[in-house]
Amino acid sequence: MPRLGLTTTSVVGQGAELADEIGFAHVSVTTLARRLGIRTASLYAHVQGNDDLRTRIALLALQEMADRADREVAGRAGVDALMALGDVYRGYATEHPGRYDASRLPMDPSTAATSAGPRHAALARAVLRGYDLDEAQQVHAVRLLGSTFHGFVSLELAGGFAHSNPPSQESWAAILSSLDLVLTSWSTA
Amino acid sequence: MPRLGLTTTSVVGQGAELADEIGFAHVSVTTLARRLGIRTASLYAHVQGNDDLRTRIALLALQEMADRADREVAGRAGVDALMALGDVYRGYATEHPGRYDASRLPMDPSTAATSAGPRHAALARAVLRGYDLDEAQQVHAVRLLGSTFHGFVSLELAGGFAHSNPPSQESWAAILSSLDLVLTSWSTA
DNA sequence: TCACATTTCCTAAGGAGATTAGGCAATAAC
DNA sequence: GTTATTGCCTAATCTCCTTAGGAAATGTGA
Repeated sequence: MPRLGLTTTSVVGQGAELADEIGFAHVSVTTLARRLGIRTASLYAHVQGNDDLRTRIALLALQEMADRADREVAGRAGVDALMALGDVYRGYATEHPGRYDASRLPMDPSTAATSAGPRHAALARAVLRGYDLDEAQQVHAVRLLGSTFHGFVSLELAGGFAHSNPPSQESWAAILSSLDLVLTSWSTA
Repeated sequence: MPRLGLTTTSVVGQGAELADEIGFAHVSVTTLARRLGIRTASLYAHVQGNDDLRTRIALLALQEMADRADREVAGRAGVDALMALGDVYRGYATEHPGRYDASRLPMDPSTAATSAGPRHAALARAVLRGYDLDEAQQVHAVRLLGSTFHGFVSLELAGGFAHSNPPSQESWAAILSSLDLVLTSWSTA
């Protein structure tokens, strides 16, 4: 019996690919083992179980998104940075729908604290540096960005805008412009 | 053995209550049967199975939200109607977190078409009547409302804003005002 | 009131997924 | 080349989902 040389990293990576192919909801130790051509029990050498596997995929997705956002937001400011950040989330969700779903998995606080979650919050605050907001408004603005980005992307991913005109890209552009308008008006208020 | 006189309606209603108590993710024929004090197999006389049960809970939640929104939006216009609609979704999610989660369950198109989903779209368009938008902008605006409401509510429900100051209520008020500002600016553009 | 049809909930059984325990063979170390 | 490690295996248990068929409670007609 030939060995595949699996590691926790490679197993989680294959799990992420599987999520993009069949949907995160259908990812489990059984479906992943089937895809890898090994027995379900063999996976327990690399992950602690079903929950551990799914949590690790979620952590991977959060990290990949944060990495991408770091690259895209760097060197941009104001509305350019805002659009870049939004496009990262939307683009990642389009390219990796299963991974994006995974990233929304609720985690216990200790796990969430060690995830890339705080990096995302920092990214949002970095974008807001281009707008002149005081401390109190900044928290609201971070929440506004999170709500709007996540709301649009998850509705689009769930097919809420499918098969209806105009294409969702136009709505996305309109929404990004609206966010810019709101943030600009807050700074002058 | 005493009979409980269960019906499909009562079973689904109890399922919705159970969802609010233990989370929609944990609702199944087994957990519901345990709560009702009957055997799992007995539920199959009232629902077709696990998926059918969960779908029916989702349909119930969509309908309850639409009913509530109808009542609250009636007789209001402009920013009052906008806030009323938003508060319906947020309030329903707070009171019935399990049901709200259920309402986000992806359904096949034929089921979705017979759900209260279209009523929600009509409600959003009704609110937008208070703003002077042309046809093309109206679609974008419907999507903006859906994205923002759902995005904020689901982040709040997932605990994204928990334990951080200022309280999420303040952010919610700020976001509703921002929506009003955006819609007003679109109508004058 | 009584026979009978219907309905409600039951027991029994099979199948699939999650998990643990322990074995054997392929790799790595010396 | 012998030995230790480790990767993947089989086997077994538990829980959940689902179907099939039975028994008792309810409703219906005389």
